[in-house]
Amino acid sequence: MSQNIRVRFAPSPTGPLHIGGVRTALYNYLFARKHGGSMILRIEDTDQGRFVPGAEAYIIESLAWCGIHFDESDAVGGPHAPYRQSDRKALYRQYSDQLIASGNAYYAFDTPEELEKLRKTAEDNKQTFTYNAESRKHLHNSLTMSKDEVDSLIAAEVPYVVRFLIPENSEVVMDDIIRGKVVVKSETLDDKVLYKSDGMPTYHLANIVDDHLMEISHVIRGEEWLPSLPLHKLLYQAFGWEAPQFAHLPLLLKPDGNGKLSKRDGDRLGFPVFPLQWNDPKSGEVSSGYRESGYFPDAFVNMLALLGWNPGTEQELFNMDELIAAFSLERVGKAGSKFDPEKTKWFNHQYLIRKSNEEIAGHFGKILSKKGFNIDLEKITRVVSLVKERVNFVNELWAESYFFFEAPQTYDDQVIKKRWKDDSPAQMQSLAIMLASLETFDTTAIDEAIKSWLETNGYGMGAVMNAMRLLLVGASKGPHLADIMAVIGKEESIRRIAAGIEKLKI
RNA sequence: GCUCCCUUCGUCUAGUCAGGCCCAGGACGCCAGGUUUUCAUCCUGGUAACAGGGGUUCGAAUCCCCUAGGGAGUACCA
Repeated sequence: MSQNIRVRFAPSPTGPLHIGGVRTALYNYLFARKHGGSMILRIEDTDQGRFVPGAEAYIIESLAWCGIHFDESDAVGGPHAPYRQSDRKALYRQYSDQLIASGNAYYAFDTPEELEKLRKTAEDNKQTFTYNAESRKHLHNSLTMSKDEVDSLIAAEVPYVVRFLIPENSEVVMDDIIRGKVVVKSETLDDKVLYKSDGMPTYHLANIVDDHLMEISHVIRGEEWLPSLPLHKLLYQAFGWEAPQFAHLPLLLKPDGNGKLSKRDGDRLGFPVFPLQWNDPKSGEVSSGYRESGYFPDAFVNMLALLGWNPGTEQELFNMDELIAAFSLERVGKAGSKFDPEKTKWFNHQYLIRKSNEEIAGHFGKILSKKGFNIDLEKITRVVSLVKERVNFVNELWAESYFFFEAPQTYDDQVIKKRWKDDSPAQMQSLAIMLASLETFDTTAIDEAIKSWLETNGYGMGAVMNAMRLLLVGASKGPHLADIMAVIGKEESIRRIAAGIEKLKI
């Protein structure tokens, strides 16, 4: 692999990119970076009927969020511009003509309605209609008509398509980096349309022409394309071009049952299937995204990278540079992977606890502001340091730390029953008086003071601390009590104790 | 239906190319115990798999064959 490595990610802007597509882009990116090659973004919008406004921008934004950037694309330009197939429309015609001239393709005048009817009839007889070596002999095409007939139909502007002529009785031998050698008999293939009656090429033609023109060295794409590989291979042969190397990635499967992960699965099962939230311009439907759900892009990317690929070591946490260094197509598995939302949360947790308290505090501060709290970063940072190990997401921080910012409004009934005894009010009263006398109010000072106070009075640590926790937090949870008190301060601590004693009387 | 691809714990996977180091290792989840003033974290332990059947071999998760199951494709969509 010493030649120039050039890979492309070639999405169709027909909707949002789901995580399977993101993974394909990621593997392309890792492969390109690993080998010092180029990553190209090509927009495959040859289907005029399926264009969805905003989809292209969504794809680019999603990938940028993941840290995947392109060396050549419509936005950044490049030596093979344009990078959008609709902008390259004029280019494909000559290649279609070339194939007709060389006898590798032919004109077909069958209307969609006629073909639909043939398919129906075949289906009724439990068969499948295919446009192939057998059936093309009886259909309306330049193989069955005289040259004059064909010319006059074209002159009369009768709509037609160009179909690829699959060679008879030959074997197509392909080599896939992930799957190895694959052999298919040509008679099982059908004469695919290369050029549509609307003047646009189909995916098959455009893809081969562009990959060749853009000097793509490796085509890394989803397994759903594997059945098209024989056609693509034949197309390269017909043009007399050297084909790139292929790698067909295993599919991402739904967590429950079988089948490939689809857009619908996410909201059905309660996890995002899209990197970013997507608001469908046509249906108005909103699909959740990883970004909006609170996932860190690096955690998301890490999770995705390990879904179908593994380094062969026991390392699980990789930043982008480490992924690039470790990645290889040879270590991509062959079988589809069921997506596991639980492990994805675990990845986010790992990233969250490894990020600095300051960084997390910055994110959490925004949530606090929205709730109307104006807290200085230093305090938030301290709170974060005390609770971040308890959560998977920044947006879960509030539930674990609200008591640092506001006094409890309710007190957990279960805890009251268990921890609030007859002598608790008096004990708490006395404890509050002791705390009020402290000059230094930091964790160590508080701990020491309480310890000696307990000893002097002969109280048990468990009973006292749990009752106090009830007053300060309102529930049986949270970090070390002295830490909480140190953060909220002496006055607030004493105030909460007094208020709690009052409220629990009733 | 036809073509192609795939098959190790519930899930992600190591091991398969170069058969013995694997009565199968790691991670997530789950369960139990420990630490702890609470909850959580954390620590320790446990649970659980070579799809089935034939062969080849002294020896097979690994090689060969068959069966079963799953998936993808089968458009003037990509």
